Amino acid sequence: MSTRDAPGRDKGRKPRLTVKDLARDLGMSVSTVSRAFHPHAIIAQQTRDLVLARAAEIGYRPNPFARSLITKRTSIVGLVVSDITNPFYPEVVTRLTEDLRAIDMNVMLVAASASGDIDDAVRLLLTYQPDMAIILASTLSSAARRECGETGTPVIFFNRLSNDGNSFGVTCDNLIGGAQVADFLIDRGHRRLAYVAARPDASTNLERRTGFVERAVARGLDAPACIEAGLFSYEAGYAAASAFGALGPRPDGVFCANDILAIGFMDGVRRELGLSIPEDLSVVGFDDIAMAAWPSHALTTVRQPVDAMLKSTVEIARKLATHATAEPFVQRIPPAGLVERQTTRDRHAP
Amino acid sequence: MSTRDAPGRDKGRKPRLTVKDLARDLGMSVSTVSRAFHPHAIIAQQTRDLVLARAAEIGYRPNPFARSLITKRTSIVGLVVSDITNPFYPEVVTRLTEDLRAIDMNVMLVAASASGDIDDAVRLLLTYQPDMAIILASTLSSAARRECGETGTPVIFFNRLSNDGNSFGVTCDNLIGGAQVADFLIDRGHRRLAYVAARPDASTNLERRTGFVERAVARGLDAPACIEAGLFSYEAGYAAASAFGALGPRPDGVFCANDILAIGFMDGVRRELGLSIPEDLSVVGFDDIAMAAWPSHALTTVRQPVDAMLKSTVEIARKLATHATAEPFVQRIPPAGLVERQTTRDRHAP
DNA sequence: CTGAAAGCGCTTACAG
DNA sequence: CTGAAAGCGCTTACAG
Repeated sequence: MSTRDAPGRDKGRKPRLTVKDLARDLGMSVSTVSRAFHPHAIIAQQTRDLVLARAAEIGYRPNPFARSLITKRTSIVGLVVSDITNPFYPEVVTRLTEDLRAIDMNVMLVAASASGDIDDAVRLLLTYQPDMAIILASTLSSAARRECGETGTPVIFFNRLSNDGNSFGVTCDNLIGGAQVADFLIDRGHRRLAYVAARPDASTNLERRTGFVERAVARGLDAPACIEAGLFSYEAGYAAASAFGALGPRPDGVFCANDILAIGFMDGVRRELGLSIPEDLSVVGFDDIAMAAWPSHALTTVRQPVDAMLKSTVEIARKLATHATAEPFVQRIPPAGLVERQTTRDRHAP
Repeated sequence: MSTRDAPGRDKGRKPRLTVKDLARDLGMSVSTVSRAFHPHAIIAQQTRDLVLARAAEIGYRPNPFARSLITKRTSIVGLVVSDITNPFYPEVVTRLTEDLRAIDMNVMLVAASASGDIDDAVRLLLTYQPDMAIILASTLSSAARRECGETGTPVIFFNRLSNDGNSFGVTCDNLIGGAQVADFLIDRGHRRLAYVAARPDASTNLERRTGFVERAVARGLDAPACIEAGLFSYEAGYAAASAFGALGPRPDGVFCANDILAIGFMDGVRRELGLSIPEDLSVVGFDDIAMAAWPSHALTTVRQPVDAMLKSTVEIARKLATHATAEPFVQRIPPAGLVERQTTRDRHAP
């Protein structure tokens, strides 16, 4: 209705307001105006209020690029995700973004799809001088790691163990998780176990496997058979079903490296082998993504302590943002429990 | 093995190399060095090669912030996603990120989870002065839209119709898609149709509905019943099943606003109502996300022309990046076909 | 084709 | 507590 603003007029970018504009408007110096935007700067409360009020009115906000040129801080945290088709990560990315924004950090996401371009992704990210990088679900090549080291960019691995001493890590205790699955299955009368493995270079995969296998052996079972699916994906799980079908005496309890792999595996087992779950075999996953609870899957699984992991990650980020230097550490958080659904059953004689 | 670099020494951020450093190193002026990094700048080829080679050696890269201070361009495109739990979007985000990087644009992702904070997300984004914003799956409030207008930030709506004349839009032709579903079901003998609606303010939802309903009526059927699920989500679909159960004569053909809604609806129908699909009713979705093809769902659905939509979006972005001004337009691309799977069947008398 | 100089928008010692 | 001035790392007319 209003004819006050004529949208579309003057297509180019309007020149943005600067400190100078605001300073002139208020009859103050740029120094004073600038100080109003810094919580720790020394300035009369009254002056600050005046400046901030007027800034809000005319829509001035400091240019973060000009600011970071001087402060050497960008307030950007780079998020590197390589496996975004695993539903576990969209959830994490969303929540991490929100939580980081709450501590005044802004997320720049680089999504690396193939394993090949993750180095490119990291290099691009470093160009923007993020204050820190958070790596989700992907091992960093030593080259990329070195570049982070050279630029002095702190790195936090989320859900992945870092194998150097220079990065932070926040991860579920996957050894415990694997052992819990073994106990769960054995307590319910399973005697022939198997593990469907994902990325062979992923610490999550390796630790879940080790925890599972060692506990099974410790409790007197044969070492579980291992099927190498190769990836954390539905397709890899589906394909693993054939290899499972070719196994000697059929295992009665299968632990898959994560949920999405388990869901693919179950579809493959049902469709390609014509078997029933849990009648013919039990299947357990890891993560407890939302999908695992859907009646169509009803997957028994180990719940990741996502809340605690996020909290810890954001806490590290906060520390890194304030004190420039901190001693790297790795934090392992126990799983949040094993959720029993319909893909497992008790196999003790009735 | 090597002892050359001592990682961990000197924890703070190392001072980054600047043009000055490189210029001194090469015995040239900063102007010349700077020009070497601009493809269109006038500089001797030999000089350029020299500079770039040396830069690569010592690891110099221009500081994009300092650069954008002058050029007024950031090479950042802001991606606003509100519905990242819909698996359709992670795929799109990944591919968009890659394609945009191929034209030298860098993606800054802001994920808005609740509908409330999308304005905050946009405001934050604008602080970083993106060269443009791409909005996925969410209506922008008029306030946010105005801010984009004020800062002169071009906006591209992906998979959503913009309702002003100032933004670009790339969308599937959802009217055609809806009509195709009606034809498909009617051709296979369905006589009582229903539509499960999602967000009432989403153009995708509205157009799919209109296309579906109008075609059904045009072909002589009663107007399809509409169930308001309210959101594009599994949970909304699941909940809609109860409303469906309360419907008068039970519809035999149901079109859900998208795949994830359809999958939730089917789980609800099976579990809460004890009905079978496709025996008791047929269900059709929209999107053709990867999950729709899984045997556990085997959903008949309309395939979005994602390739064409991405191509078109990136082309717009490319134009915006080069010519500052362009006349906004909306592009509608026909669906990429209806994929028949196991959730529909022919209901003509045998 | 190259260099000296001004300036992008901000912050921060340094005086007052 | 406030202001004038220098400078962050770059680009780009302007001379030569």
